[in-house]
Amino acid sequence: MSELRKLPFQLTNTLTRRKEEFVPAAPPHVGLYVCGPTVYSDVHLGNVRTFTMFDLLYRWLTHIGYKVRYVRNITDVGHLLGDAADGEDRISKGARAEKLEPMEVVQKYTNGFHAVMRQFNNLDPSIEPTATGHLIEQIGMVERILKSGYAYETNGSVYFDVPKFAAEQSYGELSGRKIDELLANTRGTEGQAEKRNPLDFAIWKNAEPEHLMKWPSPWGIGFPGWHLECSVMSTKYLGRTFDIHGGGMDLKFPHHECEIAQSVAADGQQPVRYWMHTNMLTVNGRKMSKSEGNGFTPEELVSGDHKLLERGYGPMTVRFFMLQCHYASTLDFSNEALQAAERGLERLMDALDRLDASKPGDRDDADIPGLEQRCYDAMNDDLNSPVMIAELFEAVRIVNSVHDGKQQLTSVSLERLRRLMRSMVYDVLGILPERATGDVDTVLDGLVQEFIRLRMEAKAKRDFATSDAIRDRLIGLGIQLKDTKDGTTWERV
RNA sequence: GGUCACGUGGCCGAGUGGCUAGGCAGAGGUCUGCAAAACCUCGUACAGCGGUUCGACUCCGCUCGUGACCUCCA
Repeated sequence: MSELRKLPFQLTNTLTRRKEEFVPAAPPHVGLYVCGPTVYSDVHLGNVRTFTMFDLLYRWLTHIGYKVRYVRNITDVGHLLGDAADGEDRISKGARAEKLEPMEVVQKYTNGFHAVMRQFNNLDPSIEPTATGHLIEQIGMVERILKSGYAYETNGSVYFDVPKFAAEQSYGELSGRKIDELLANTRGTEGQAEKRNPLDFAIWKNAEPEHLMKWPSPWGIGFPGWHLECSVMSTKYLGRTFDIHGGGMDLKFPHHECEIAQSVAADGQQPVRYWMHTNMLTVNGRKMSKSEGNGFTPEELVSGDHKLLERGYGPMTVRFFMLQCHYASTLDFSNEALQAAERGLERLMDALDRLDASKPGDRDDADIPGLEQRCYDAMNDDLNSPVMIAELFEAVRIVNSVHDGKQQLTSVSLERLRRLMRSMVYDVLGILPERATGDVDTVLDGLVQEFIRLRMEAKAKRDFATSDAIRDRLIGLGIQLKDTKDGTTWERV
């Protein structure tokens, strides 16, 4: 679009550990793959953070003119549990516990996941493939890996031969692991007798009779291994080498490392051009995780019904809070921080409303093009939303000064500022106005206006007892009056 | 134990070899009949100890602290 948007977008590639200029393989098209959730339980806030950060990436790439195909999978075959010998995966375990069909478990939590994504205003991906929908392709990939010689079959299971692969190709580059250290450092091999080496991982697993989710394959009845689905689905929809692959930091090893190995073994090429990893959400300095039990669900966050929460917070407050932190930093969750975000967001949204009511002047007291440039620079610099938001608060100050009549902007600048703020807040950050100002009841507005008139009359008679009583009673009903030079406005609080 | 990060003012969080991040909270002021809102001003913060440098919060080393990964997790 404008010349601003042609600025190079810099992205930290976690494969090279450097900030690099992002150049898609086939502009203007961009292929983006993000590891989605395993749908065997409710999503927690850490997941929401990761997906919100990739939503920001998706929105930004789209905003600067790329045509993005955004693929985010649903893992509906559970990854194997730690003890591979029991042959039971997470989905099956969830099904057993709740006495449900496995696909019923999958459907339930997929629905929940979608509801949460909508609640936090994350855009839908272009394709949301499921592992169970790609069994044939997964079997095909296992066959290709076997053919290349980097896998072996034992008792109906197929394992990836990590030491052999590491000896002939490179392994561990993404996560910075060295094969010798890994070999020296592996834990007990109890229950892993089928593997030649503890580092080997299953790409196809033989299913025990009691295992619920299983499919026929050339190696017998079984189910696909942990890491295969992402390799298969990214290849299918984005090609053997695609632009950006993302996920949480905790997936770097072994998941993403294994994906690279699988793709190289099966198809002979590096699958991903830019790797991007988001950092963890912490609570009181500790990683929010399922096993720690310190995670709350989005539902609990909104309702405030959790021992760590003083009260509930709106989804947009939470989204804004997350966006005020760079994706590669850990973000610590606390009531105090959330409340600060809430107030800040309120001020930002107030300014956005106020901008619509601002009257143009005949000179420019503020440099709007400069502000716009800094917003684009910030976002182009590795998606630096915290700095972009800081610029937005500079815009808030300008808007309020103009509103107070202390500064002026011409109609051209006012319009440019309005476009900038709207596109940054609504389109790029994906913030929705939490209170629906658009559909305020006209009857309610009429009533409040009537009270405002009564209060003005009282004030004109210097009957402040009456005027204050009107104001205070309205506050009691959740309606805040604000006196300005141009009259009184109101809003819900 | 191995590998890798991080440690910024009351809180959350950017950033940088020398130039104000920003938000929230707090203090003072302007406006107002009062209040709310808004605007202006204010905190000389970068874990500790050394080193490099004209100059380091920013580079290097060590120490302390915290965390992540090494096993399922975004």
